[in-house]
Amino acid sequence: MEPIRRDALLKATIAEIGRTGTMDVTVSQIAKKAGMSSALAHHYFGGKEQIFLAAMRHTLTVYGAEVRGALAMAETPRERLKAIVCAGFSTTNFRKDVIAVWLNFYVLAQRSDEANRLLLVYKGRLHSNLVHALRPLVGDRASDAADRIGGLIDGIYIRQVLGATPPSGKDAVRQVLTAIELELGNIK
Amino acid sequence: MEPIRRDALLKATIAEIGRTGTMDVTVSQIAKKAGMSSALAHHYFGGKEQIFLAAMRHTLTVYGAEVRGALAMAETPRERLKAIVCAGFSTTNFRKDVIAVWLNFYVLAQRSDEANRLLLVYKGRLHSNLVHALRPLVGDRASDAADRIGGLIDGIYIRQVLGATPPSGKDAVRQVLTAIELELGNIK
DNA sequence: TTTTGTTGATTGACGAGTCAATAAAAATAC
DNA sequence: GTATTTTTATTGACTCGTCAATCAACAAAA
Repeated sequence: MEPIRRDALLKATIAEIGRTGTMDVTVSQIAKKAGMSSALAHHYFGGKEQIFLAAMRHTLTVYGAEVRGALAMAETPRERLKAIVCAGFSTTNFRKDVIAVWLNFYVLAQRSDEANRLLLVYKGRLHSNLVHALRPLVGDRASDAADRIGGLIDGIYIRQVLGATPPSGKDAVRQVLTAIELELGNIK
Repeated sequence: MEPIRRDALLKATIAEIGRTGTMDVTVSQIAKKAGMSSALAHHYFGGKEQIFLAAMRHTLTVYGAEVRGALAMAETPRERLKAIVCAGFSTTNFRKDVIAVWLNFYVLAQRSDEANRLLLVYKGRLHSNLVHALRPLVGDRASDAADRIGGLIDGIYIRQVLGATPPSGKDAVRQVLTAIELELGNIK
């Protein structure tokens, strides 16, 4: 039972944060959504903060897996770049609720060392993936360029919480790929 | 008295959000920091949400004024671009506490129409400022380019909540200016 | 019968918002 | 220039609700 319940709680946590946009969700709300009592949620996770951290780990794991999957298919540096970008803006990751979760994790990261650590791991992996793909194309400029691309990805991603229109992965990907082409010196 | 107290409350709100990293600050904490009772804070603002919205308006006003000031000095499109970027990463705006405030405003924008509206105004102004400066340099590509530059600014800005190192405006400006040069086709 | 799963009820803390009461200042009348 | 009324400034104490966390008790496997 334990693994099933834990999983249900993580999904419910993400759904509830997505629904309300905040981490001001009660354990009861989460537990109810996951089909159990709040006492059971406490029983399995110990406390609210730990539920959030687990949800964060889960989200990062899913994202990481998707990136790795896309990278495995790629053969050239260019394809690798495209894979990284597309994975980040895929329909799994680029939805209002998932974006809300990420945004709230940034907020949590200011308070919780563990959350901060997790986001730094994400940032580091993104950076190193980008550098790996960029190096053959731009040499020493790879690291700086990776920071720009990474920043752009995060910026475009976060900006989607604004306005009413549902996020368009296509536009986002197009914009980032254009920026990459600029980095590679292939436009103008 | 009223204007003095209101002002003190806004500053205290920003300081407290910066200190804790969250909007989970009590009205009492804010009022105490501003040197008055929580009852008085309620008296002048009506409620917590309204305090937050006023603090948000204040932050955006300060930022807007700084950008306008920098733009007034600029004579060429290039200088205008630099002015916009530098204002955003100035020592007034690019500090852990102010960044925390912005981040939390993004979170609030998901729930509150008014907060959403305010952030959209910011986004719109940034975009139009950038387009205005970019048009003479890149013509029709200006709008698309402005989205990329704007996204990069927001991304680099937000990323600073991570890690322990205090934000370096210099690095941030350098990165964005480099991206702009790439947009202008002056590198490689 | 021991371990695992599960909950309703409870506790204890905390916090937003209200209110009645008091003090001080400003306006008005005499 | 003083007496008065009205407005503004201010707070401590209180209410009411909410919520995280605990626990004792019960059910169901193992």
